[in-house]
Amino acid sequence: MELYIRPAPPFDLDLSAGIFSGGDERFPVYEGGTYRQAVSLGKRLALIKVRSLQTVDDPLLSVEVVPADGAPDDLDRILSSEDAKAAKSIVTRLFNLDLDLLSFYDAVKGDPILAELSLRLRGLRSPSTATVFEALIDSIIEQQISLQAALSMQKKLILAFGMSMRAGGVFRYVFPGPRQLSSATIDQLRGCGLSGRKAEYVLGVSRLVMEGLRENDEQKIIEELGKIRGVGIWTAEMTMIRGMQKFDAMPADDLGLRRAISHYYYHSAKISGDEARRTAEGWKGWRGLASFYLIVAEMLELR
DNA sequence: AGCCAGGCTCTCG
DNA sequence: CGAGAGCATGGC
Repeated sequence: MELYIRPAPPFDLDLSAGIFSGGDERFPVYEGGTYRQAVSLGKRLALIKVRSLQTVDDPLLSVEVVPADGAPDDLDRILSSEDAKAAKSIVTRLFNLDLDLLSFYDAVKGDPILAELSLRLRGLRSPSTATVFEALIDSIIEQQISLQAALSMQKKLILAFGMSMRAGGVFRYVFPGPRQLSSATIDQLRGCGLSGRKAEYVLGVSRLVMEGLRENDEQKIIEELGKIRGVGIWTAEMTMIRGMQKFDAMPADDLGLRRAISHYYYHSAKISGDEARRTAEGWKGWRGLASFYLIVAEMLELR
C-alpha cells in the first residue's frame, strides 16, 4: 500500500532523516533516500518506507506500508483504511510534518547566526519519537553517559523487550511500550547495560500511566514529570522536545547544547546552563527547535 | 589505564 | 541547605 503526504513546506527529508543513516536494518534507518522503520499501527505491526517525491519547497512524500513477510493467509496481508490512517499519522509525527517552519524562521530572523543557519538548513525538522514513553525512556538512559554508550544500551533494550516483525527478510523491532517494560526485572534491565538505579527508574516510569501529560502547559509538564523518580529538569525538557512537540522546550544544562551555543555565540568558550538560557531568550517560542538547529549545524560543521 | 561523557538520587556535614 | 559519591558503557 502506498500513501502520499504533503508536509507543510519547506521539508527536507534528506536533512531531517540524516541522523538515522548508516544503519542496522533492525532499527529505524535512512539509506539511499528511503527512511524505514517498523511501527505499530495499533492492531498490527508494519514496516513503513518513506521517500521524497518532490522538492524542499513543494514537498510530497510517498509512504509505503508493508505487512510482515509470510503472513499466514491473504487476509493478513491486506491493509485496511484504518491502517493507512494510522501510518499517515505516525509518519507525520515522526518528522513533525505539520510544524510550520516558516514561523520559526520568521521568529529567529533577527538573530544573525540562526538566520544564516535557517537558510543553510532550510527544511530541517527535529524528529519525534513514536510515543512520549519512548522519549522518556531514551532520555533516562542518556543521562550522564555519552550518546554512544546510551545508544548501545537502547539497542539492547529494544532487542530484549520490543516486538519484532519480519519484512524484507529482516527482523525489525519496535520500541517496547510501558506494558512490556513494566514486566521486566531489574536484572534483565541491568543486562541491557543500565545501572541498577536507571533500571529502577525505567521500571517506575513504566508503571505510571502517561495519560494526561500531553494537554498540559509546559511548566505543568515539568512539574508532573519532575515528580517521577529519576526524572529531573534535563530529562523533562528532553522528553518534551523529542516526544511532545514542545518546540520551546530547551535542555539548557545539556552539555552538547552548551557546546553548540558556545561554538556559535561565545567563540567556543565554556558557558553555564544559565548563560545558555540567557542566550536563548531571543528565541522565545522556539528555543528547543533553535537548539536543535545549532546542534545539527555543529555536527555538520557549518561555519 | 583512566577519565570523561546530553544527570540524578541519596547521604553527609 | 550544599557538596560529594556512585553509577554503567564506550571512546579516546
